[in-house]
Amino acid sequence: MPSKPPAITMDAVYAAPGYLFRRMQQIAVAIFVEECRAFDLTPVQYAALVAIHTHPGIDATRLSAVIAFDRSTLGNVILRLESKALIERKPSSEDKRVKLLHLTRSGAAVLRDIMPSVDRAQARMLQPLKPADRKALLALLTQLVDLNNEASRVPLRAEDALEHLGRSG
Amino acid sequence: MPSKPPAITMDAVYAAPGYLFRRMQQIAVAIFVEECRAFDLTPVQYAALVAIHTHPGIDATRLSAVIAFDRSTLGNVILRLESKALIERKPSSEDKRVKLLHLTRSGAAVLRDIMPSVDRAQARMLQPLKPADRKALLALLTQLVDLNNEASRVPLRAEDALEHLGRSG
DNA sequence: GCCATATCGTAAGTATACTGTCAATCGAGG
DNA sequence: CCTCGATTGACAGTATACTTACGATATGGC
Repeated sequence: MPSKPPAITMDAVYAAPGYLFRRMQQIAVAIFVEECRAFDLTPVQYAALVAIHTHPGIDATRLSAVIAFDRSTLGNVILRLESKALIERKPSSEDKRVKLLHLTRSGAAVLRDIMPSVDRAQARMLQPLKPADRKALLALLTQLVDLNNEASRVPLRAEDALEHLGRSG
Repeated sequence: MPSKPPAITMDAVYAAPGYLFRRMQQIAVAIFVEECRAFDLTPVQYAALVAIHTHPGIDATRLSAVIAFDRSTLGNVILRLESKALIERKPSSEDKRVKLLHLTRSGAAVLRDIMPSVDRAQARMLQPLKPADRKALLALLTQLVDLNNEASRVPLRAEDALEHLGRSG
């Protein structure tokens, strides 16, 4: 006799990895925004600032690879950071297509000052778990993200992978 | 002497839970969309369909609590599902503010047919891990999402919590 | 029956996140 | 030198995801 299809229940949704990842991401953003409210920076904007700080004179395309965010999305992020005067865009003298990104003095100050709030936010996300479980979850997640890198629409290409493409900025 | 502040590096970003949650969510969505391309359904739209299937005649506000999605966001999701003729909205005879949600015949068929693709997508997300690690990650994540429920902007209020509010649909 | 309060759907505004496409520009081969 | 293919930034379009607000409606206290 034919096996009957499994019942469609919410429990199946609640237990699905994709659903849990989504919920956790929403929680993480909520916590980040709450802790960093005073700085008016979103998680993505913060990551972009760090990357520009680490790679002064990087261009938008490379920045998108370094933080694994979509290039089009990043365009708007850069626009907002620029309108808040946290970064500057200067045309490259070597390649007229490229606009090089640098932190402004104000951007560097914000980045320096926001660090404690960011650390507090990151800690709060894992707070409910026992310390050993936090380590275990982080290790598994790091592993999984790395192994799934190519499944992402915008795979991470860390600094190393970009060096051979480097143009002097 | 004063301790100097830790260097600001991308490695700190890459290791931050918030960054990993975001990356994993992006990967999960990419895999879901790829596996379910034939059905033209996003993860959120799928979750909404399941919830409406499980709770025929639910209203938008309650639906948002059952799947823990923002009410305003859900408004647009419902609009798209309706324009694809997967669900119907009917005014309640008891409360003129409320519009009750039901699957159409077509919506029920899509939900039935998409299940294998959804299962494949969910499996693919964890595929790179060893089976024991998959279980461990899911368990930790389930625990963390549950314990952080109230930190979310839209905490999950599962079916049970809604029953005492129930109005006959 | 009236009024303060709450709820429902909806909308405007902001911010990711992705798909395409396009013009300008660059680099390489012939 | 010139054309071809690739790259860069920009834009339009779709879909979450959240905030605040507002009108219509319900409800509880009186």
